[in-house]
Amino acid sequence: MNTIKEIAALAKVSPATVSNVLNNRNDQVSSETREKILEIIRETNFKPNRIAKSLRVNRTHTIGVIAEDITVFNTPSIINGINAFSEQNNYRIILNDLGLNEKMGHNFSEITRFKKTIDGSLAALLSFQVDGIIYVGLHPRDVTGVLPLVDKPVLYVGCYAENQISVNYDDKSAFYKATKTLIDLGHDRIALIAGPSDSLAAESRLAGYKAALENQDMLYRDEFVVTGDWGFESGHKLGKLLVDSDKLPTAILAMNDLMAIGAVNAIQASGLKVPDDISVIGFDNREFCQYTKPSLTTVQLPLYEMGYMAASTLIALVDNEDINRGIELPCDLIARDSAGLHHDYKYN
Amino acid sequence: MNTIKEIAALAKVSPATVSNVLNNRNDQVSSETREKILEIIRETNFKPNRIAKSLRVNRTHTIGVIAEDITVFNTPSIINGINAFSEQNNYRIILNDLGLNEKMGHNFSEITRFKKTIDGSLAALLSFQVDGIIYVGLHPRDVTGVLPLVDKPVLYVGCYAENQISVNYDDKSAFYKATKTLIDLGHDRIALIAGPSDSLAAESRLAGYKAALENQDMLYRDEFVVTGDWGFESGHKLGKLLVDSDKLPTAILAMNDLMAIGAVNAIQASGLKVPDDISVIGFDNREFCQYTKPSLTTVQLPLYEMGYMAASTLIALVDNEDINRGIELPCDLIARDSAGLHHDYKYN
DNA sequence: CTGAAAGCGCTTACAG
DNA sequence: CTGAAAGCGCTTACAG
Repeated sequence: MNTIKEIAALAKVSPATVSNVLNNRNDQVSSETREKILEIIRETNFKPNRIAKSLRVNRTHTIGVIAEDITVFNTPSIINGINAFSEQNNYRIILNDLGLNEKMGHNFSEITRFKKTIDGSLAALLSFQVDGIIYVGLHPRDVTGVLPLVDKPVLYVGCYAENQISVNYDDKSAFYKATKTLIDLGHDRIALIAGPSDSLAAESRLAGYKAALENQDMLYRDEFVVTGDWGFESGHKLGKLLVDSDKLPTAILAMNDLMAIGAVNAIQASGLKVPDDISVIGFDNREFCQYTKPSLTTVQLPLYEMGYMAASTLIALVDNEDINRGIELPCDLIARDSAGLHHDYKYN
Repeated sequence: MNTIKEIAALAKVSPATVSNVLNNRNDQVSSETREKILEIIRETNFKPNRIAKSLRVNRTHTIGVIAEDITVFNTPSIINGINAFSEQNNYRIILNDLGLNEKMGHNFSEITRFKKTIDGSLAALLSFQVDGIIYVGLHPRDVTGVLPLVDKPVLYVGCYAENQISVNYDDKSAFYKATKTLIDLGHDRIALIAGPSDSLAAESRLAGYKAALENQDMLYRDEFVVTGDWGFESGHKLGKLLVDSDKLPTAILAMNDLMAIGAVNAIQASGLKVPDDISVIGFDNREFCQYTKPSLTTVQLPLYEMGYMAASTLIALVDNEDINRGIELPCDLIARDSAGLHHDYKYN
């Protein structure tokens, strides 16, 4: 039994009536015929064809998700959040994975080389009549121009674009929190391993760091801020540099876990201990943070929440409801073993 | 310009002719009218409605993917592979994430509690008229019964079910390879930290271990095989146990990276060195393997390939082509720093 | 409360 | 080579 027509024949009613009970238009059909039809639907295990319905009502209840790279750590949790909202609201996700990380790494300018692929993915999604599109960035940054303008709602998560709606986490307050945590632990020489300054995320995090220092009347010192490239190796190199300098920091804050763990290794290689001699705090709460020695205190990203918020905002947009165009969600600090109280050491 | 009808009107031909050029039925239309129509399509940036086409031809070019948990490490790469095949063959993925890991952890019997949700996900996918379904397991094991029987092609990746088609990696040959690698490095006391024996995967890996020993005329010794629960802590505990025993192993093979890295930590805590005193090899090639000290030699899973193979097999099935019902793909060993030549040490 | 009819945007024999 | 017509499985005013 495959169609409404067949169910209607069995129940000796019209297809319209079957459609009415399927769509819970209870005022349109007597409870008698309603029960009869429901019974037949149960017996025959009939599942209405949503494709046909979609064509008719011009709405597919489908969200197109374009992920820059699903194998990058932040993306699965974001999609998990999108999925949760979708499930609760009877939407489906049509997923397209661009696989950009392997193709271009951190060389984001390369993205123009994939413009044609991306356009193709988008066009395919649109031809499937998705109700809206969520673009999931593999790293917080400006992606203006990667997507052509379309007449369906589009929203960016984990990245942003000029004049576009986006959902992200709040870099500044997260870094404020991390810095404040170190200050509260008694640290007075807090070095920062920053990300490249062309990253707006790095800039916001730096601002959070400065704000926390300032708020505690501590001096911001240029020599305590070094810049890496987000990689493990660069964290290692910069960690060594900080440890070898004449002004040894009491704590190091890194803008991601990879650089943090690189720094931890450098500190340990120099014979110092984490956190006894130097505390370290990372950022991202990558899975490996719990398996390092010591386990890494870090900042947890609200990825699931971002995905959930993205989906709910997109659907609100589809339904022409009012929305907030620039959403920033707060991060939590995860206290583990790499950051502790500052107790004075051999240096002054 | 949104429909074939409108394009037809502009080109002063019938919708049938537009449809013919859209579907490359070149013998059906003169190159003149063909060019004219193509030109108009370009100008108007017309994208045919695939929902309408799907309804008409009773084929959506859509693969339903049910992932037990997209946040578990193996799943994104598998989906990446499914996506790659789909992209090349003009299919789309409708993704449903069950989020089971958080809900049930390793307590797989709990899965029956989610039967209703899973049935719902499947029903929704079917009502969207997917051409076939791929079920992505979060851990290799028997999932017979989680999915009800349906009349669309279904395939299992990263898990298996009775009488069902599945794509997995070859546990036995992978473990044979890992064991053989240690033997070739001169190790003669190779301990094994196994997974629970109710896991078929653990059984196959054990068989590979035994086969490699046997092949080199080495004795299999029960006291060298200990059983963990896949977790970091259990690896730590068992690593300590092995290190504290009177018959110190020269190498430890673990059935996953988490237990391997737990063992490494235990070895180091006891004052021994990896790999100088004891070599360690893991399994899975989790991302953190490159960031541990020493970096972990391990077995790489062919996840992308499994996903690609799953998608291509599923579509072959949809097209009624012959397929292989039980596919096992080989794994590669990734040599890093945790396994080295065995040079005799203080023990005999 | 119920049904006949039109139509969503395509495709596909078929006739010419 | 081209077009008229029917139909995929639904929904929705509308008439009764």
